[in-house]
Amino acid sequence: MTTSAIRSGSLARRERQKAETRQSILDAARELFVSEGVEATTMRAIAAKIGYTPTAIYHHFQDKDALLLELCMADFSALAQSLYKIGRIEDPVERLRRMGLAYADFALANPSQYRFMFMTLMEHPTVDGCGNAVTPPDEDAYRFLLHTVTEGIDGGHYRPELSDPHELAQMTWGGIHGVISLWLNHANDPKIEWRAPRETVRSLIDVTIRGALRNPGS
Amino acid sequence: MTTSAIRSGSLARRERQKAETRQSILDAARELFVSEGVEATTMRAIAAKIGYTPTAIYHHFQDKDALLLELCMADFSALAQSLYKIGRIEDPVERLRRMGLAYADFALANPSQYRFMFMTLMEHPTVDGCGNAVTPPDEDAYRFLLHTVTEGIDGGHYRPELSDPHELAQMTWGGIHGVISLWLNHANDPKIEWRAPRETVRSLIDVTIRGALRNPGS
DNA sequence: GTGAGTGACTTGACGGCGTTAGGTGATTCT
DNA sequence: AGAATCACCTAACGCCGTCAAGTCACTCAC
Repeated sequence: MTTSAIRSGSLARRERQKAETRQSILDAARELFVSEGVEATTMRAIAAKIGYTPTAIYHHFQDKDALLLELCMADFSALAQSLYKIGRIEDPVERLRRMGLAYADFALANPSQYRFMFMTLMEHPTVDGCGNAVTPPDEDAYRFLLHTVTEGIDGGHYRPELSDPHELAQMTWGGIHGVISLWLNHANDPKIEWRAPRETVRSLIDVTIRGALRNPGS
Repeated sequence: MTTSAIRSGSLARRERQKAETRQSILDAARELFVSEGVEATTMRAIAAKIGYTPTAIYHHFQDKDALLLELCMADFSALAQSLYKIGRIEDPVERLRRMGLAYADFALANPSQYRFMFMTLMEHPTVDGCGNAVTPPDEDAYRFLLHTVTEGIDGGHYRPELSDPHELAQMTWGGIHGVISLWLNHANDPKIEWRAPRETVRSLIDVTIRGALRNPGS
């Protein structure tokens, strides 16, 4: 980027520098947020990490919530992305199984992000600086799950009493989420012999799908 | 309480008064904690509610965490209590189903308590004022679940690959917990058509049990 | 009865938090 | 060269959890 201002106007450079600062704030915030946790990460610590004053952050983000919301939305996109990769599988039941595993893998690979995305109380709707409603793209992932479940229902794969796609989607999503969030929050509890959450999720998916199928294969 | 000191020694009365103050702190804390949330409840607010100074609380509890931990432990007992009532059912599979529903009912009837008990990061082991390890009696409920699951395994009710009681317990617990915690945290999200969590839990239990059984009944 | 002792509770403060009003100074435009 | 912009800083506000030191009603031994 040494040849940055080849022919860009000064104004463009300034905008780019501002964008770089903004990104460095996001990077520092993400790193601290991942390593220290959301609550324990202070605006002062974020600012110190990039050599700025805490108030500088407020020229780029409305407040701490807005900063974390932006990180969160990027994570929602990443999650949706990793689920879309599964989308090419033809059989909606097998696709559901793979989506569940991919979801669990994402959560276990990014536990702090996952905690912030799904394990903190979200007040909807959130509004951005201009007063516009900000809708995190979690709907993308949910709609994708809903689509997969609906295909399975329409294809007659599931038992007749499981005709509500929302209920079926929330069952599967909730089940996986529960195993993972329980483990993330209580894995340190020595009173419980925790099993590896990925294996538990895999078993839960297998059991749930078999129990939901109209004609279980085996 | 006007006839309080009928014949009790002065020392006894003082102890009783201290216990009463302590209990009033617990009551006020519980009420605020339920209505305002854990994070939003301040020591100053708790103290103001009962007409004391914030520092007075520190003569009865080590810190805010200790105060909330005590409330939490009472809730764990209440949960274990409501699960014990199910204990008389003979069939371990049916008992598991009923325990799951009772667990969900408890969580939905006491959402704030549930949030604190299972949806906040717990650092174990916690220590009390004397440096002794405090183990919340959640192990009671978990051991009860484990016992029920083990009975089902030993009785040959479940499929052979589901031979690990811990895994099976964590699957069922996690599944129910997930549906409920997801709903508690995101029910306000207008982008998702949430179904009544109790019905979703019921369906999930039915599906999970059917998928786990060696010989599904229907 | 009285003086010492106890202990529940208060006063006043500390450091840290998120956040803000107002200033500063380099950069950019005219 | 002068004016304007704006990214960033200084200093502070009102919260928070917590604590050291004091107060003072009550209890008890003599």
